[in-house]
Amino acid sequence: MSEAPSGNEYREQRLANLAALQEMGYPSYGCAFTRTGTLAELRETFEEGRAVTAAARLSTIRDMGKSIFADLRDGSDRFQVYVQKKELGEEAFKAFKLLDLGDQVGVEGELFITRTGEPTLKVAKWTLLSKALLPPPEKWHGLKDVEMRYRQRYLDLVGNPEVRELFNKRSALIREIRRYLSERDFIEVETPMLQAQAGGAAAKPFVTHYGALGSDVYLRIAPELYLKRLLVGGFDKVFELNRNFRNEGLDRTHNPEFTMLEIYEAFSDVNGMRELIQGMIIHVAETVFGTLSVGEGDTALDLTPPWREATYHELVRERMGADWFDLSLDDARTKAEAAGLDLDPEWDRLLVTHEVYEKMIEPSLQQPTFVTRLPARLVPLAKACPDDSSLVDVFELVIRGQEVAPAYTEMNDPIEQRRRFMEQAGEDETKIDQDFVTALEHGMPPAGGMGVGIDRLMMILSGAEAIRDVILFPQLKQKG
RNA sequence: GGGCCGUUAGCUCAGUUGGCUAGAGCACUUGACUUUUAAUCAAGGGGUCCCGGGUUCGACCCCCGGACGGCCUACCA
Repeated sequence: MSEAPSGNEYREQRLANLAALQEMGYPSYGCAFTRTGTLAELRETFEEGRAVTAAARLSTIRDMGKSIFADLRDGSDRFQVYVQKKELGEEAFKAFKLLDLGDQVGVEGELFITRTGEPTLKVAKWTLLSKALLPPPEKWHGLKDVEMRYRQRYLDLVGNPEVRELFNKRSALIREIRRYLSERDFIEVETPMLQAQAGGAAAKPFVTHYGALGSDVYLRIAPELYLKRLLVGGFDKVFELNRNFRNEGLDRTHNPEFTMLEIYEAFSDVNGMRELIQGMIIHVAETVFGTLSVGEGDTALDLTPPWREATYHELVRERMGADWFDLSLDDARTKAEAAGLDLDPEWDRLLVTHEVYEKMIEPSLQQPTFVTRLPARLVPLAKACPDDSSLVDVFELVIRGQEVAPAYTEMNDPIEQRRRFMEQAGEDETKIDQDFVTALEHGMPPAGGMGVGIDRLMMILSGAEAIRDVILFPQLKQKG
């Protein structure tokens, strides 16, 4: 959007109006202006005859010759102002007519109620705070063009109040999460985003170069390994709420940078995490969205506790038959393919089962479900179940078919952790974060840990269909 | 990465089996109007029909290539 907007008739006209205003002694870009309050506050505290000031953007103008009605709009509300020639005088009235839709103005005057019952500010004095050289989006339909909504989000916010409302809620959601955690004595910490090794998850990282050290560094894909170092250091209830970066596909539920909440609590475990996440989601649903139900009809979501809990094996058997885990690889493969799955010939028994889970089970879990006891090989940073070393003591919270929060009883045995890393790295020791293993060797307390995808949580609670609708500036291809 | 669809005025959208000067509403300009609220009434201006090439007497429309976007799919601890 860098092309010069010259030749635009609207811009030319507005520049002419600006020049005319300047000639009449009106500065075109004002400075600080003291408001009685936002437009919403003005409406809430309305009192006929009260003298007030207000500042906002002009959103509609109804010019009736010797008097003008106009609507101001800010992020909070809309409020009508009334401008009369005999009240303002010839000069100021004439100058007011040089204002355009989208201009930021400051006004001063008394409140009154019009014949039709509309609370209104009668303007005694006005000042231009900022001249808009380009016109706002269409006043009735708003801005629809999806690409422009994302690329020029400010226009989306100006033209579509419901979009602003959604992002107000996102801000409130993040605030309530922080409140919820700090009330429970968790402290918020910041750990490196530039890492020598991108650990804590399996995803392609973004690589960048650090000139001063002459070495490549990675943007983090997860903060996990640093937060666990803090457990070793004696911080026993920590969380980090910030961006992760993953160099992978872009679709309805993936953005390369996304907001992740990670929480670790020493001397707790996966059960502690379950209590915490259920309480936290209910808290934000109630305080921010005012309800525990989202949407209507077949896809309606009910967050009323307790939430369903089912083991990975139970869910797979439920879907594929009670004998699924007794089948040979070939029989399982045949059955899965018959169910419509496309399987990689390299996959072993466990991966075939996992494909069934990811493609056929997870997407079908609409209501909140804690899926527990996952195969150990899939989760190298979690501790084994006490009664079965092939399974790990974890859950994945799935809502509306999306994984919202994985939680573990964290692995704190350095010898076992090193063995699992080796298994995953295929003996390539350079891929292993040795300092992290060293930290474990200094003794990490038993702990529960959890990650929560904030964008996805926001999608679920707001009913948004696309992650781009809950991220202010989502990633798009560059034009050109 | 693959498939399908879309891109027309500043914005929201019509439209043409390939044919005269490409339309509407909002917005803009001019005029009227001192209680309107999507103000109203009258007149007017405004277009690289996404870009490039091709077919044709003639292309916004058909064909080929490209850009960007959307949906699906693939990838994805």
